[in-house]
Parts: sequence; structure tokens; C-alpha cells
Amino acid sequence: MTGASPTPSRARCRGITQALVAWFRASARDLPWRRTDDPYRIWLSEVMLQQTRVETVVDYYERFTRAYPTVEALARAPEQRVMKLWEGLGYYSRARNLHAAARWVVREGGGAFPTTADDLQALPGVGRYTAGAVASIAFGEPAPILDGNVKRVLARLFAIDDPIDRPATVERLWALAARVVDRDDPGTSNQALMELGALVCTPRNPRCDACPVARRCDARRVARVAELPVRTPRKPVPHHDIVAGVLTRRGRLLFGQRPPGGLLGGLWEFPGGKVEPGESHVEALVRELDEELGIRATIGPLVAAVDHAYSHFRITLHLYRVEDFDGDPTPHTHTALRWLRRADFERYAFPKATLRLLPHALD
DNA sequence: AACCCGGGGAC
DNA sequence: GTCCCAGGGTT
Repeated sequence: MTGASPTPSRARCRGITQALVAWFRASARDLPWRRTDDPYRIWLSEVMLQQTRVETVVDYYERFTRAYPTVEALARAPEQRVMKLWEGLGYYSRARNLHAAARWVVREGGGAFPTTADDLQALPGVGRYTAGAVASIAFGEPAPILDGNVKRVLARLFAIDDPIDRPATVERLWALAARVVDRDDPGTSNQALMELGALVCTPRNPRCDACPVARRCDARRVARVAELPVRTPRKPVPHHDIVAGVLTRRGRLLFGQRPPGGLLGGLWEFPGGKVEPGESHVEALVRELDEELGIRATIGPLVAAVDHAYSHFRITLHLYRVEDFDGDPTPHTHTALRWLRRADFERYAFPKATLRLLPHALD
């Protein structure tokens, strides 16, 4: 079923756009980043919203803008503080890219943002979606946007039954997104598309009875709303057992900083690693502490264990007391090692699973 | 084109 | 439990 459906007429697209914009003006949520026309704040909100729900972002956005009200303030900030403000939001390269982009804007642009989608996309962490969003919302450029919400809305409006995660389909959706941008108020029409996806045209149990474009919707017309959009099947997510150790020295605990770029990049964790097949927890932890720190450790009792789900795998993180060790811990796989007191924790960013273990480790 | 990168809310 | 979210970067 990969039939090339005809391009929808300009009149139909205009009708959809106008209905969406009218609905948005009447029903849009009052969100903090909708109360500003400051490109910095709009950019910040868009980066935070990447793969992250509105309700989650609101608090982070408020705290972040309070700490860094301007792009200059963010550019001056130490990286560690930025990471701490991002702690728990996930996809930590977003914070690193945001920080780097702020410094670039201040240094190269004198604090002025790039004003076109093309130029915005040159900033680290700003791709096609975010560039279009900032350009349309902050600068009124009629640039299209395509995010998870818009994909779903367009796939239903135009009854697209090709998998929406296939590159060819994505291109087709971008073309459709470009056709429904309101040239007079692109920021509003783009946000209206997303808002419809978030509030009405939801993945499950869409509220078609409350939809401003229900009578213009192809999926609705052929009673296929529930089947669309189509996605390619996902791979099953593996489970790993992770062991980690609490090393104590004069009331301080040892943490390692994960290298930038990878999983949980830049965050601080208890040293440890994956239990390999056939290994006991103690064997695995002794091996990991040797590999990561260059020490010979004596493993004590289990302190606590937590389950944690990432998008592509799940872990059980088992934290053990380290009773004793030979050698001086040296960072072999971490960017740095640091002995931290409880009072230091508020200045260091930790992964969610580690945060849950901290109170147990202090006992 | 395929893969990697968090965390959480809705159901 | 499953699904999927105001995506971007790397290879």
C-alpha cells in the first residue's frame, strides 16, 4: 500500500489551517514559553521539549530561565551547573549542545540569534524541527515543522498508511507540513498542529468528536483513525544486571564522571558495570573496579537495588558496599573521579537510578 | 539507512 | 506490562 496519493489541494490545506488556528486561539494551553517572544526562551523550550512531554518540561523551564534569564547568562554558566539543572530530563547531550550554542551565539553573534531556519540549524542541537519551530514562532518565518504529534496528525488527516518512521514517508510528511503552514501566522499554525496532536489527535483514544478538523480528516472519513499512523515494529528491549560499588573514605563516597557524548554523558555515578554471562555479582564488581579504577576490592553486603528503564534497554542496578581495597583509585574509563560529601550532591548531576540509590548509600 | 541517546506519563 | 513523546547526532 505505498500508493502515491495526490497532493492535497491548496484550498483543502488552507481550510485545515484556518480551522486549526481558530481552534488553537480558543483552546490553547497557557504555557510559559507561549508568554514570551524572546528567541532565547523559545529555543530553550524547544530543546527541552525534544522527546519530552510538556508537563515534564514546565518545571525545568521555569528553573532554568530563573537561573539563566538570557543567552548571555547561559553562556557564562559553568557546564556542571547547566548539567545539574538538566538532571532528570534525559538526553543530556541536549544540555551540552545548548550550552555550546549559547556560547557560540554570544561570541559570534554578539548575543543575537540567527533569525532564519537555515541559520538556526547550524547551531549544535538544532535540527530541522527545532530550526523550523524557532524560526516560525520567534521570527514569523513560514517554515514547516514535523514532530511526533504532527506526523500523527498529518498521517490521519491525509490517511497515510506508509510507516511514518520510514525516511521516504518522513519526506512526504515534511512536504505536507509545508503545505499547511499559515503564511500569515506560521508560529500559531505550527503550534496548533502540535497542540491538536497533544490534546485531541492522541495516539490512543483520539477525541474526534472534539476535533476542529474531523470533517476534513481522511482517516475519519474511511473509519481508520485507530489504525493510523502505522509504525515499523520495534525490537524487544534487553535487560541487564549492573553492579556498582560504594567506596568510602573519611565519610566521603567515590563517584566517577561518565565521558561526554555517550549514555548519561557528563553525569556522576558509582563505579561498576555490566554483569557478564556466567559471572556472579561479586566477580563482576571486582572485575569492573579493577578495570575502571585499578584497585583490588573486597565486596561487602548489598546496599540496595533499583530497576530502571531506558528507551532501548532495562537494567537492575545492584549497589554493594566495598569493605576494603588495595591501590589508589585512578580514572581508567571515567573523565574524572571525585570523593564527594553529602553537601556536594547538590552541585553534581546524577542519573535517575543513581539518585534513587544515594539515600541508601549514605546509611 | 541504522543506530544511539533518558525518563516518564497514559493506558 | 506497552507505547511514545514539541528530535538530533553519528556512522
